[in-house]
Amino acid sequence: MTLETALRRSDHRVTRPRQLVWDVLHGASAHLSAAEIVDAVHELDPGVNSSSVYRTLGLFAELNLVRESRLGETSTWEPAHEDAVIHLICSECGTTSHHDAAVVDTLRTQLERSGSFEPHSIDVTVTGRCAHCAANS
Amino acid sequence: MTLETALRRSDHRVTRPRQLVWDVLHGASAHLSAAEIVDAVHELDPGVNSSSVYRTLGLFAELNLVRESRLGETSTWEPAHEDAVIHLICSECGTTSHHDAAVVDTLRTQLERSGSFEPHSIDVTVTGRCAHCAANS
DNA sequence: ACCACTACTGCAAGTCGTTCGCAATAAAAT
DNA sequence: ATTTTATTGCGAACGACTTGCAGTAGTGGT
Repeated sequence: MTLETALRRSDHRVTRPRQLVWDVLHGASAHLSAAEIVDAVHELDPGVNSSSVYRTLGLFAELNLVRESRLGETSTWEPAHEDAVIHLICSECGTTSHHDAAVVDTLRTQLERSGSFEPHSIDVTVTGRCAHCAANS
Repeated sequence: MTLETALRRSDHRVTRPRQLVWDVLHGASAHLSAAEIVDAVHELDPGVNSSSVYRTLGLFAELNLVRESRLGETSTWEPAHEDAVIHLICSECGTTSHHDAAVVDTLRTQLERSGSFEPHSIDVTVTGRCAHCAANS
């Protein structure tokens, strides 16, 4: 889906800050912190104010265009994705990566069957050491 | 383990703020936010400064006496526990509860075998609706 | 029980990331 | 083009947490 259709559908205007934030998020390989997004946007256009970036992230989150994860020290943002996903955070180099795992679905089913809790979103965060850092030590 | 032995062992002093924070954490049923801990401590002794509470939480975390979880909007604190545990956050009433599940161990084993990531801590957060709120609606 | 040492505290000021109010600007409907 | 009003940039405000510092109070030695 393009940004334009997503915004138009929800009766919002397509503006420069919103386009830039969208581009930055989709151009990034990893999760980005708010500060990183602000910096990246400023590299494309220093004239965009950081409060607009914050407002944009808030709007995108409301529209489910992005996903905010409060994982490590700071919260990070990434384009929305439906899939059950496990976040792997390397405590040495700080990068966050994804990992698919059926475990998440298993857990969801277990909880649903148990009747004690109706699961909505499931977030699995693993801290540890990535293969890259493990190799360089 | 008592607070006293834990502190003495690591060459720290047993002081009033530390005792009160410890008491509050162990007296609480749920996870507490920093602000809630400050309030609870103030109820026991209004003279304790909030910066001492923050310093104490930091120290306890270093000594692995407490565990900080960055789950929902704010980070919460609870006495340290070894067990693999799943956090269930009810988005209606806001309470956080624990849920044991073998899934966590399964995941750990899977990751270890895969060789792509050395897991350290695993955090599973489920948002949804608790049985209590589901019943009252 | 007292003293000496210094870790720890309370206080107030400072920092940092994020939000807010408002006048100016620029999407988009007519 | 013109009008409407959502959105912006700006700066001030905010809240949570941290820090520097002088005074206080644990703790180990006597």
